[in-house]
Amino acid sequence: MPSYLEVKAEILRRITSRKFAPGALLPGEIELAAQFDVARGTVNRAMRELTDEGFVERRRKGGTRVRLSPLREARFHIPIIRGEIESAGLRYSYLLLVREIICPPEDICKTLGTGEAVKALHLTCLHSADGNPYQHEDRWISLKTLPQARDADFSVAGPNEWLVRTVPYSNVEVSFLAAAADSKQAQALQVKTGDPLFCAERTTWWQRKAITHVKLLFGKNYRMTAQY
Amino acid sequence: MPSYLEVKAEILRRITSRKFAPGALLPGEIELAAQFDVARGTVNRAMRELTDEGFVERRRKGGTRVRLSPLREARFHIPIIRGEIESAGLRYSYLLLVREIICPPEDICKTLGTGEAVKALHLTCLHSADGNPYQHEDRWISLKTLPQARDADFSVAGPNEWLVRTVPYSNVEVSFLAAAADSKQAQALQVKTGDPLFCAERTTWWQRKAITHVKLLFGKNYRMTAQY
DNA sequence: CAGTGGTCTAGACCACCGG
DNA sequence: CGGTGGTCTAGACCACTGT
Repeated sequence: MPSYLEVKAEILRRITSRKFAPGALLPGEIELAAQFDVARGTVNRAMRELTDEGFVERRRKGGTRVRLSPLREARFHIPIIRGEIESAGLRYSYLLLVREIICPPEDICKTLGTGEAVKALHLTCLHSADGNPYQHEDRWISLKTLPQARDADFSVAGPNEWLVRTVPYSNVEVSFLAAAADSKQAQALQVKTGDPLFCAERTTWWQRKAITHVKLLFGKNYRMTAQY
Repeated sequence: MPSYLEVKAEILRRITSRKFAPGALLPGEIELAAQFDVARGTVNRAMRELTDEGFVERRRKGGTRVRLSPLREARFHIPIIRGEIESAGLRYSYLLLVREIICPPEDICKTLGTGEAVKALHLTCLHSADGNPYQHEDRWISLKTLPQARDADFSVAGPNEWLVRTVPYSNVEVSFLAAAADSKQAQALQVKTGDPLFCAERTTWWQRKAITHVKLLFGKNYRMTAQY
């Protein structure tokens, strides 16, 4: 095990065992380096990771303190739907329900940042696992910023795979919420109208311009889990 | 700006601008160090961060390659409910609805890892922002692993604040899902029974033993947002 | 002002693994 | 086997900030 990890693990052990109590001042890097018989740079790396992970707070001249309540964050990896299903050992299948080029409703225009009279590509798809409906996708793609989308074929593979291939690096904002299924969504996902469904909304930008907005509805009893 | 950040930004610029295309092999650390006129350690730190953030993949002898599809993850900071409300400039208030010591239902016993006949502390509370119901909390605390909880006072402040103070460092598993409000929850949150609500379930362990399980129901139209 | 952490350097050794 | 990245060191300079 690399020595910076040994230092990190030992400091963390002292924190969790309350030998370094919440709020307490830790020894300086030079002293720790002497204690562990490593270079200061090694201690620095260990402490930097502990800082990033929210266990300690550091200030020049002020020194390093154990955080009173650990600042924790959960990390969710954003799954590619196909990979998520196949890595569970299930067979992935895809169905294009709707493809049309129309003027989007007002709220979509607003997120896409286009004018009201500008047409966009609207897609509705269903992703299934072993034949069971898994995710309902309702997507808008701006033809203003991504005119190639007009000629792309979304009948075989989902728009996400095309988008990742076409625009691999982008900025994303994602929200999670609960939504009630409308009649069409309920039919596709084989649930009752009005059933609560876990929902993700994602807007993607490329070079400051919005390219797509998608609303993903997950099947019944879906839960997104993380540990920290 | 620190030079490792300059290196990182420039490499990232070359990746997003496709000068380093997906799958392409990047120059080695020694060559990059020469190009940027910095030490190899500085390049290494820049590249390590790009690796952590999912932009490139590195292998000894194999070199560094741009990932075909960027492996991205969203980070959600886990808010302390009081802080979340107060940082929005609203007045936080708390109400204890139920406090009882009973044998929990089977599924809770299972998550807490206690036997079926073992009693636990059951709390139901309501957190409000400016007087409007914001979050409904339904919590079980294992008295087997945390007997002090029996004598703690949860009438003024929520159990979360007591727990963080008492057991600051712990392992957590959190799930997000959609749930339908039952009649009591609906009444507390001032929504209709059956309305879809965003829900978080969290189980907390301390030294390998489960100490608490909580189900948090958020008010209508709540959404959890992150960028990446 | 002085002590802390943040960064940088030049050099080194080595584990890993592709050719 | 040889080249790559992973780590470590000793030393240095400096920005920030508490006292």
